[in-house]
Amino acid sequence: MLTLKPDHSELVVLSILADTPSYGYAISKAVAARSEGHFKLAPSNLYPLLTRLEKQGLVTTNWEEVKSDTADPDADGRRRKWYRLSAKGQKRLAQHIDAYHRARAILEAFVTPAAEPRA
Amino acid sequence: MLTLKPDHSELVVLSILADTPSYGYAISKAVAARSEGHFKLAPSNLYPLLTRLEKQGLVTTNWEEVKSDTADPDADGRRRKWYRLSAKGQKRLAQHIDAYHRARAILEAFVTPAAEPRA
DNA sequence: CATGATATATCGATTTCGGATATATCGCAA
DNA sequence: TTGCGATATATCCGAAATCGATATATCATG
Repeated sequence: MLTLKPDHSELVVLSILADTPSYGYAISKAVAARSEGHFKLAPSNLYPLLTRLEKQGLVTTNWEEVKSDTADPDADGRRRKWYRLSAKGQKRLAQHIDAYHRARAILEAFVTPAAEPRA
Repeated sequence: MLTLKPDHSELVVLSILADTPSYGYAISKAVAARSEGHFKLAPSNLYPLLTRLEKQGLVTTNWEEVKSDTADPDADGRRRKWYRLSAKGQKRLAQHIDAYHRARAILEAFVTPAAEPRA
């Protein structure tokens, strides 16, 4: 039995991370860019999702300090939490893509206005 | 801004009703049939959904007694609640189909493994 | 007479979604 | 220099959808 409502946000984030490691804010921008502005991942959706991905071992993470040109060496710069797709995450992404394709095939029967043969 | 997670159940039910008026149990069977058994609409999903559709004026309803060949004239037969797509429901269905097509177009950029031009 | 199919419906737990809010830094322009 | 928008991460909460389980009752078949 297929779930016809896959977690699109998870698919989308994993897809972004499949290209290159990234961090939250950049991910949200990449999603907006790749969808040509049609899909927006709000912080309230993105960060809990990223935490879930981390807990499930689909991504690995590490913190990085953002260096500023004029920054005082002692100053705490902004921190970025980087996310990298794990092997497990790659498998999950493949599963998402497969599930999407199958769901799409099924839904075609419902979005095509009643042109099926009268068997 | 598109919602990338359209209510597939609603689209599916409206799509079934676009063909012909029907009732709950028959709708769930029709969904299973048209999806070749891949999509199952459980009663706990279907009936609250139908109630919502009715409240929103997307469908009109009426009860019908199911006559049995051997039934005592006084016996209460099973009751069917028929649902018919309203003009408003037809518009909603068209909106769902349009939203689905647009969401599908957007998601293509995410399910295609990183083969985009390096602009 | 018992079982499975027909037929409708609610309950509660879980998950998801979206808006609002919170904190803090950096870059730029008035 | 001051304030504003962008960068950056994160939580809270209310609304909505989903799912499993349960409930009731009739009909058809063996």
